[in-house]
Amino acid sequence: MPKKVDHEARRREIAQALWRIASTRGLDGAGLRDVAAEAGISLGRLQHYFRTKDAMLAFALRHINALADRRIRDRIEALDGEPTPREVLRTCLIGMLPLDDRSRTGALVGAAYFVRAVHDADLRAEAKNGIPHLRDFFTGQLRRAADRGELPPARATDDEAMLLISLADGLSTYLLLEVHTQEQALRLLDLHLGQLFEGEARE
Amino acid sequence: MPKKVDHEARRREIAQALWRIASTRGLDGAGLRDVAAEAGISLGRLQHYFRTKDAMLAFALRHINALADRRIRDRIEALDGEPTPREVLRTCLIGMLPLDDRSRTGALVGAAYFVRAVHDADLRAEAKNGIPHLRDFFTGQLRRAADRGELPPARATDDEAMLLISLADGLSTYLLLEVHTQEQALRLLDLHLGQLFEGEARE
DNA sequence: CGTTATACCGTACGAGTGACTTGTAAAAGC
DNA sequence: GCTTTTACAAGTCACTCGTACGGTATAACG
Repeated sequence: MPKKVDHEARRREIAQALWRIASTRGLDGAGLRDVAAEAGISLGRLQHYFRTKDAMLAFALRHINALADRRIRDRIEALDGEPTPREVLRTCLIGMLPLDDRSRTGALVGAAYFVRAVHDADLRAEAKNGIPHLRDFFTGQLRRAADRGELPPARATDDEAMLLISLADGLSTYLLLEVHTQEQALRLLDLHLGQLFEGEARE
Repeated sequence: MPKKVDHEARRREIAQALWRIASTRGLDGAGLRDVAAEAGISLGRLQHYFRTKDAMLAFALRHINALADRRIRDRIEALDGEPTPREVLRTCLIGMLPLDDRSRTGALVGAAYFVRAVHDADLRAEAKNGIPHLRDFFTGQLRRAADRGELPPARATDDEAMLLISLADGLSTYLLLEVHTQEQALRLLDLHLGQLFEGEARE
């Protein structure tokens, strides 16, 4: 057989080309020829690594989610010393917002997939399967905060966690639409966090 | 000239056909021929009322926004007696969520436009031009609540209003993705409203 | 050596796209 | 009653789409 090729690496390169297009022209504006051209390869080569467009789309979605996950994880681990639960939550939420080029591209691609997911059960399952895990992580941080006396125990609930996640999603939407500036989005996030964590000693 | 035709009415019929397709297959899955077939008319007739696809899309967006606006307005006016600001806000926020067929269709169509708006400056301007007005209405209700002693005056701000709107948007997204059930979404909304309006007599 | 599986490239197909043009019927205005 | 304008239908245009397929070069394996 000819030169040994790292299929996974090739696929990642193609996925990145797809993101570049999807984040500027949308997913439906990303034809196979466009992706191939953006990746600097031939259409035939692209088809060699992804037999169908759906396969390419599915791979690219899973990969970009994994990257976002890793990015946020890194930021949390980069926090100095022993971060408070509130700091961890804030870092995580900010990581979910489209504030720099990478996360903005991720959010744009995510938005493009979102519309497809609404009508596609498989994609919908893929898109939402990480949410419960994220919610549990948030709830855990809230509990930790309650244990440290930084949060009323009655507020360390799954509902409060989902409220935070839902808010981050809404803020992301309005950031992409340029309804909010980055400063506004951060201010709104901190406003909610402030209300959540206020009244520490009550109850 | 032949029979006098109500152009506006024809356009509304076509727009409704577009929504039906966009809410099930997405906006990019709505070709002119599909819309014409769904509306039960010929392609030629559709093109007689909308010279370009963009014109059709723009009309349909403006129209569905107007319908949603009217729907929420009606619900607020249907409240018994003199509703409290909190009741008005809650009614308005619930009206923004995809909880019944009509509002779900509206949200699906809105989501389809959202992806386009991210990449299209004109559409983006159209999509976000109603937000400041909505925010002002919300802020006004918050001020009214503060005057009535139902809300700490420090919380009657534009930021709190935008927080509510952003949250409604996030909840809508997760409702469409079926991450939240309707009950969960309402519970989360009331949770946030509860936190906002609590501690009425302070300050 | 030859065989064979792999890694491509180029091209072509059939279906579908939006925009445009032509054709036709009908009714309002002079 | 003839003209003109409107309301459609049907067909055509050039183009893009995802997919399929034939061909060729390469290098590991027997």
